[in-house]
Amino acid sequence: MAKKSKIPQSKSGNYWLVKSEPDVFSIDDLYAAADQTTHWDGVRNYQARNTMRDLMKGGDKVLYYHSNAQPPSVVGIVEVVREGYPDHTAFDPKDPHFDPKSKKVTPTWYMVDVKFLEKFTTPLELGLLRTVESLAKMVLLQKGSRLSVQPVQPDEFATIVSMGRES
DNA sequence: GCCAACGTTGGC
DNA sequence: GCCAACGTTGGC
Repeated sequence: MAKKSKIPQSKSGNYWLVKSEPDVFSIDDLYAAADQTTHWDGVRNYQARNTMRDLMKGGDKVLYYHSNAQPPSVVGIVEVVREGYPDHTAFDPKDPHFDPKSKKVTPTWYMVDVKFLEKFTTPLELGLLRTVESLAKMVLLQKGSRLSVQPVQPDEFATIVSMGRES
């Protein structure tokens, strides 16, 4: 059983996690997308916005989490391929994420582009992650944590990738 | 389907 | 600036 030996590294040293409902856009949808890339649009939370606009850098590695799934799980890794730029879906009155207070000259909402990197051999269920002592401080596992774009510590990232590659 | 936790809005 | 009301997230 060949294991990939290297944990993907962010050039910036920063790691992240993004949530998506698989019924809306799963990691398989990303795998099947043109260039295996998508823009991470529709985020309407200021903290997540700030992360995408100011902090996520090209080459940053990002865990992909399926929320509102059965069971909710971390399912793979994606990579930032385009840094923060205005979320155009906020400008479109016909779009469900339309926000009239976001103007093209002074956009309120930003997004990044992410590209598929790897799908784990085993989805890492939330319940399992809660049993791992070294992950206890993960933002994802904090009570009431709803942030859809969130930081991950380098050691947490490495632990999760190693777990996800086990068969 | 329920509901706790959270973020935002808006009256005062 | 306070805070009640509301809408949303997301696990269970």
